[in-house]
Amino acid sequence: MGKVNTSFFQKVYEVVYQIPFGRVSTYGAIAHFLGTSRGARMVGWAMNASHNITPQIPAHRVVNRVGLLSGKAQFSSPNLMQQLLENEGIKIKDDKILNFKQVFWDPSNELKAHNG
DNA sequence: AAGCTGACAGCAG
DNA sequence: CCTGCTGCCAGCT
Repeated sequence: MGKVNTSFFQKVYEVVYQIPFGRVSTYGAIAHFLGTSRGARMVGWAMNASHNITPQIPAHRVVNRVGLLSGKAQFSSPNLMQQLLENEGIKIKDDKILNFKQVFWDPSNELKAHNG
């Protein structure tokens, strides 16, 4: 209970919310975009608390640097994350995105001086 | 107040 | 290529 969204958390949610359909980003890429290159863990921590904020953000579009669905266990169902991603045309094998380089969406490259 | 935890990432061996 | 250690910062106990 209490404060569920800090300035940093809100920043993370803003970026994650901008991830387009059929694309994914990484904790490190988001952290780097926010200016905290080593704050990847904080992005993951923000994701952990994302279920407390509205509107619900596409947390399933955030994976680790190798395209592994490291946060799948935190979803309502252990296969929900993969299900959502596959529903967006993303191919997954053994909890890892196959066409990761193709669907990777880097906020530092897409939102550079173009954030509303 | 002090220590532990965590949906990560980079470097060394 | 894989395994292990370290850094990072906010939240929780």
